Amino acid sequence: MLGDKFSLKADLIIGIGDLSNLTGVSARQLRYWEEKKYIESVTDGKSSARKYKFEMFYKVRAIKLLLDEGLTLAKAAEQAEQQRQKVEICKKFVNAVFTDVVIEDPEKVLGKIMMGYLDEDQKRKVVGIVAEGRSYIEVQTKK
DNA sequence: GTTCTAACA
DNA sequence: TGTTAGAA
Repeated sequence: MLGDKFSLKADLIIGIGDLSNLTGVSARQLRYWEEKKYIESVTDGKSSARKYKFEMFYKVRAIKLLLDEGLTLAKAAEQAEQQRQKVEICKKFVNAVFTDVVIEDPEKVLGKIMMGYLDEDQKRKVVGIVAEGRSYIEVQTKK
């Protein structure tokens, strides 16, 4: 079984038993969900035992949460996949647009996000402000 | 000991 | 879906 502590590496591979224990979803269900193409496992070719990328943990957990809310498996799986894609789009956006993140209040985890300039002469800077209770985008104009 | 598939009270 | 069975 998976140890009590483990590093959250993106390339972490876990077995069906671990995924089941981690999510509370039975191995039987995991196999069925895969058969229905709701989730997928990686096959190492050597054994027939299923292996899962750690990202699959998030998806299985998302499906289970939606299932517990009363959605059907099909609906839960569909929503979970859409959530995953939305997060994926946000990641792309953050990586592409966020030039730098400045920490202004370590205690409350507040700061500002540098998002580049509006024009070539760099007179209008776009900054994302993350303040207490409110966050917004601001254009700072330099003379 | 774990996971596999297939089948079934 | 859970739980068996026998095999890997």
